[in-house]
Amino acid sequence: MDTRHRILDEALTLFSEKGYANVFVADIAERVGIKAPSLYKHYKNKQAIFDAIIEEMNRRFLEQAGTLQINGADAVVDAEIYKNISEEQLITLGNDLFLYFLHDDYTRRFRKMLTIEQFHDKGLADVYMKQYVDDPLSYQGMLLGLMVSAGVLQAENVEIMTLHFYAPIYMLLTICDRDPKREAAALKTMEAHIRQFNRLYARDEGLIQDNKKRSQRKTK
Amino acid sequence: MDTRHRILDEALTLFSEKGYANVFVADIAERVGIKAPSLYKHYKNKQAIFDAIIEEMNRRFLEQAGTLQINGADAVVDAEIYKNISEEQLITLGNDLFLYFLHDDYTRRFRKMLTIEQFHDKGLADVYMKQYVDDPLSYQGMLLGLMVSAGVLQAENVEIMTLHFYAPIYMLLTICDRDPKREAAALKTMEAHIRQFNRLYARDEGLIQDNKKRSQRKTK
DNA sequence: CTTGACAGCTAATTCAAATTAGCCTAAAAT
DNA sequence: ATTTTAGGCTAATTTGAATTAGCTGTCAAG
Repeated sequence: MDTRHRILDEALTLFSEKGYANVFVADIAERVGIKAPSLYKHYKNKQAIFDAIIEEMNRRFLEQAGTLQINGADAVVDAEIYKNISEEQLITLGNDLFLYFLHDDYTRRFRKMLTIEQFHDKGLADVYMKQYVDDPLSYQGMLLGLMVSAGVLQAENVEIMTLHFYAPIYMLLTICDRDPKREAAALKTMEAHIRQFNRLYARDEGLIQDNKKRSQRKTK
Repeated sequence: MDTRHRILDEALTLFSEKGYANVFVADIAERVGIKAPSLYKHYKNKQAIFDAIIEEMNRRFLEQAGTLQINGADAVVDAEIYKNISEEQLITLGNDLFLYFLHDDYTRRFRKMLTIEQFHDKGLADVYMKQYVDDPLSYQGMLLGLMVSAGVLQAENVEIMTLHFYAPIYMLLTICDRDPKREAAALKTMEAHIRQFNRLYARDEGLIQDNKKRSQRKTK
């Protein structure tokens, strides 16, 4: 990794731990192994380093959206996969999502930085919301919708069902970001959450029919 | 309100919007209607203002704990109230909790400030976790536990049931903190969430018995 | 009525951190 | 072989916000 990128990397680490204003350019430089003035050979000023991080973040998010998120082609593929999903697979889905968000190094530092800096700049709050609230809800809403269509899950209100699936994951994530010691407990809770979600929404074969009729009457 | 308190009040507002480091003592002074140096007649320095806010926050939290939170006496009272709770009352419980957190002016600004400043100081992260994660989960866990005992709710794992109840509320709260325009939508979602929670966990009379037996077999 | 504490002000002062100036070396390009 | 450029350094300089000095008016207590 060249110096230019190492600066971004170390700056991101520091910003995510202490926030932009509490990080000195000398701190960043020291971590990179150079002196502060040398940073200015690579970036116009401190703000430019921050901006470059945001740009890089947007680039990665877009790239990720291309592979992970909704698009015509994937929807068809995903539909096949999730139509006949088992409880274990649902747990895997949740776990993978959780662990990706939690452990991917960039993702994690970006998220922590956004959490700290989001109130300075309305734009950052928007990025945060899109990335950690709206996009996951929309993507998982689509998957759960497919499972409902396939008769795997009950025909309850899908928006709320998705909230019931994702909100606990989101909450566990914010817990772990603040206190990594709680990670092991969070993982156990995650699994119990998904099992219970599955029990609630996908009950026994015998009940599915029954519940479907009842909830069709009730919802809307 | 005397100047000393108005300083705290305006400082809290500013810190909650922009974070400690991005607020100048001159900003605080201006809002109070005095000049920066005059602040020093009331507080030793900027940090002392921040500390006084935290102290005030802790005082209020303790006070609130005394009235709202678990204690032997209340548990008995609450048990009576929640034993025969209806869906509408459950919605009211959720709504009240949500609206209190959302609209109480101190609570809201404290929460936003903690969100921004929590990574500077491990102590603040702890306060945040206690106030917005652990205490609500513990209190609501108790209430839901009572409802399970009373046969109002199914005998599912109460810890997870509580997560299913509170995590969506927590998530909607963080949405509204970041973008108040989404408040109306969040309130609707809140209500739909609780109705669906109720449908899931407290099904029809006829089913309660049935599900109870089944889940006793399943859970641990 | 005068004294002193209180709470405000303007005008310094301080200080830390960002940034610029200007020099040096190595290696890439011509 | 020389010139240029990239990227590093040390030693200023600038900047901007926090804080201190020291003056002033008001009002309550003695």
